[in-house]
Amino acid sequence: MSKSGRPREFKDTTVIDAAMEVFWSQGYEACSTDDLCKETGLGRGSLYNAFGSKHELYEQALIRYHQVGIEAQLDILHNDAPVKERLRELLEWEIWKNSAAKDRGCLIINASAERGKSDPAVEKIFKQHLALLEQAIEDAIREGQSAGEISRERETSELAAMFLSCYYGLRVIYPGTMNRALARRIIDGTLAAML
Amino acid sequence: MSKSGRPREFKDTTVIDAAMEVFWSQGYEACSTDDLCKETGLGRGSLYNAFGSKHELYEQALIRYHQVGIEAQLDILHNDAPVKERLRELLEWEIWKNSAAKDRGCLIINASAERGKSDPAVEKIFKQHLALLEQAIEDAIREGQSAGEISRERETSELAAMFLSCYYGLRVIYPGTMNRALARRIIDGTLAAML
DNA sequence: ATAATTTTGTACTGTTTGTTACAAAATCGA
DNA sequence: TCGATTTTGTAACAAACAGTACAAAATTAT
Repeated sequence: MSKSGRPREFKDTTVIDAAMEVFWSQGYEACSTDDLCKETGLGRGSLYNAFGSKHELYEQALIRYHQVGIEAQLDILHNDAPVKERLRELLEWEIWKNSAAKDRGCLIINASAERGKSDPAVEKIFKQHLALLEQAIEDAIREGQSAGEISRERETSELAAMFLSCYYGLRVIYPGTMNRALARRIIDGTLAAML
Repeated sequence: MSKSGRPREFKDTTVIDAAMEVFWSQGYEACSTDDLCKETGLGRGSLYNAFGSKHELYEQALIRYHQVGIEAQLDILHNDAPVKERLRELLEWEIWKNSAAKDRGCLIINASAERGKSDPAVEKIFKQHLALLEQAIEDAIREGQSAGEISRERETSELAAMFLSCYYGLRVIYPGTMNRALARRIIDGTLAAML
């Protein structure tokens, strides 16, 4: 393993996190490589040497956002609280808790809306994120049905799909309006719909 | 009223429709004024003389999309079919019927995701569109409750909020994945949730 | 006809874009 | 200490950007 050469003056993950913030706040097209240099603290030389291009850095930022986010959401869904409380916590997570997210929405959803049709990397991450979430929600709901917390008369996969869609809708509607009362109604209405 | 001068060689609405297509397919930042000239058929002179700036044309396109879209959706909700069928039709509208929309999603949602935090015009239209839709959905659900089609035990506004969120979620998830089976589950699950 | 007015097409403006070139700086193995 | 190797900062790049200037063209009113 080669070891020579001048050592890097930064940690990759900190730079990716900083870049993530920029893409999250401005979107892909609206942010310039200058913005990225300023916010990451790197010069153009370092940035291009380490990441290759604006788009590759974008991909890394999306992947990191996906990984961190999925872990947090699965943690909530794998709680030991009653299933319905876990589901409520999930709905409330990005809205009240995660102050980084609440007014800018979900980076992956934003990315899909801005570039989903033309950027295969975005499409892939969006699908992956969604599929993992759907599976975990379905598992939780099945558990809730077994425990008698959630209606047994409706199909698990249908309940999961409905909940997932409400969740994604909320993550578009709340950042778009910042209407807390509406968000409250959505959350309560969604949970009530599980019986 | 003044009437002199060389007459315009285009109809405003046709140009706005063409511009709408461009913004819809590419997003605001990703499309150039050159793209707009090409797709509308106007030269730069005409375009800037008639619309002032890229952003003003964008606003007009959003407003037009909003008006046309709201009308179509309210038409569905004011049907004479049973309420549940109207709601199903609404959910299915952009997904199966409206071939212009199905793979690129809703322009207003996309605009909100791309520019909602930094563009007051986008924010305003998003809120307006959503509020009109929410009201119409709530009215329809109340009607359904009176007719005994929809559960009377749940609050109308909560049911409406839940439905609205499912609807918006679907309009993000389907274009992002093009997964028909999942869309089917979301639609069926959402309608089943109204009892 | 001609003056007034508006639209149209084209050439042009100064910036900003993403990316590259490259020399100086900092490390390692010899 | 001396190459070898990698990172860093700066300068530069052509292309693309949104917007403007302006003269030619097309109309109406007189």
